[in-house]
Amino acid sequence: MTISEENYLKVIYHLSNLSPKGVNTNAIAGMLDTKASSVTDMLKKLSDKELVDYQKYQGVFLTDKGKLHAKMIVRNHRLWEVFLVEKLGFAWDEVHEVAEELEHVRSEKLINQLDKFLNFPSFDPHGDPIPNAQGEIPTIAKQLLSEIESGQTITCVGVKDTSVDFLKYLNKQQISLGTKIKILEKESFDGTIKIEINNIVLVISDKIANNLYVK
Amino acid sequence: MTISEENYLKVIYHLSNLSPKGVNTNAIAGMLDTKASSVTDMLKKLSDKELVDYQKYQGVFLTDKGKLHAKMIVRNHRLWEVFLVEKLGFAWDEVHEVAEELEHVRSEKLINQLDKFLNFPSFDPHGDPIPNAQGEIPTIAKQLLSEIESGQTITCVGVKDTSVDFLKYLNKQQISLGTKIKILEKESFDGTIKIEINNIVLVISDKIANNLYVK
DNA sequence: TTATTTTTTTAGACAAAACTAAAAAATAAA
DNA sequence: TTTATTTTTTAGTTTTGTCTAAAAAAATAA
Repeated sequence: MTISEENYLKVIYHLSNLSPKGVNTNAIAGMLDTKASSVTDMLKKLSDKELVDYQKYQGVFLTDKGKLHAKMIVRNHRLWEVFLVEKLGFAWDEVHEVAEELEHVRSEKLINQLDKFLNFPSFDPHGDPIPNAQGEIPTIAKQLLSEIESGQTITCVGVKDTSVDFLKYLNKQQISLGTKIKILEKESFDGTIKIEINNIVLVISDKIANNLYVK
Repeated sequence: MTISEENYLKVIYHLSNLSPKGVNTNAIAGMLDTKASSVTDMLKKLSDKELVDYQKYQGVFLTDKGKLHAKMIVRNHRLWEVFLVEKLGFAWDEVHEVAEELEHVRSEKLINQLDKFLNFPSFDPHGDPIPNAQGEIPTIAKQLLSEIESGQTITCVGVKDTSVDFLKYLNKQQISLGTKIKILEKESFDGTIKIEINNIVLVISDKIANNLYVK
């Protein structure tokens, strides 16, 4: 299994979680910053290895084997992210790129010992669940901040958008995992929400509210 | 810089420490388990990038730039080995293969934070020196066990041969870094040496004595 | 339903890093 | 010093993953 093949599996895995239909060639190309023709080539290869079910023009599905492999890469990625933040003092907006490389280091013992060293964490620094060694994924009841009624006080448990720009915005507003947020007022006209954090009142846009998971 | 290029630099670095002359094509091919013709191709590429001085049939030398890069890869490799042993509970005969992959993860911050996390170690689990962020290499006065006179008591500080077989042999004899060894008797005929470790007397061959560093 | 646009696939090409086989240079032996 | 051997290089392929350009299929619009 090459790094390139692993990256395709991972992207197909993430995209197939968004919709139950087959994953489009173009969508994969967009995520991997490559051309549709390259994707077609790779889908044939992954299909030969029985990692995906692929029929031309019909989109692609992961097989059980492909899905398990994809989950193991996600597991590696998220465990390394925890390591970088908890042990090496990285900020949550600095870990993704490095974890993209670390996730491809092939050693069962390495990843399982790392898991143990980190005390078997269930969630990564962005609140995303970490598959265990069997590929089982912990669940958590969470909602988007935009779905919460005003008057309630909730806790930030994750981010939907994990881009550096969004994470840096949250840093600036002192919002991180565990931050308590009180919903003061929702403006129905444009979806902005007035909230209170650590006795500071601020107004956030609908875009922000649609990318913050709370509980 | 590709992983393949880095592996060539590393091998040239190690081989050029063995002799001051240019490194042979065949020697590189042997270390990388590849063919001489492949090595010639790569030397041209590394030469174009000014990482090595190469004139055909004359062997190859690292440039200052190439040498610094090689040292950084060795630094990565040895720091990861320390991490695997100290933090993840790997044995010293289990770390090499995994470190071969980890050494190529590209992030200055990662490696410098790892260095700090490990308390800036000077030597790896086999007693080899770890270059610092500037490429400076700590030195230690050490001799091969075969060079020590009988009657002396010394301490094991490193291994010359880091193969799994040799390390497992040492495990069996309860020899590790820090082990105190008393030289009881040297047999000049075949080079075997009678030693005492933790009140246990054993005889080791000249091959063993020529691969153990002591102080 | 036919025409147009978008998506996907095919065909052919390229760069990286390896290979094999043969030629050339360097080294060792007679 | 000539011959033989070893080492190194060259020339030409192969594989992997990518690309462009063109063809085919599917989706959308008229």
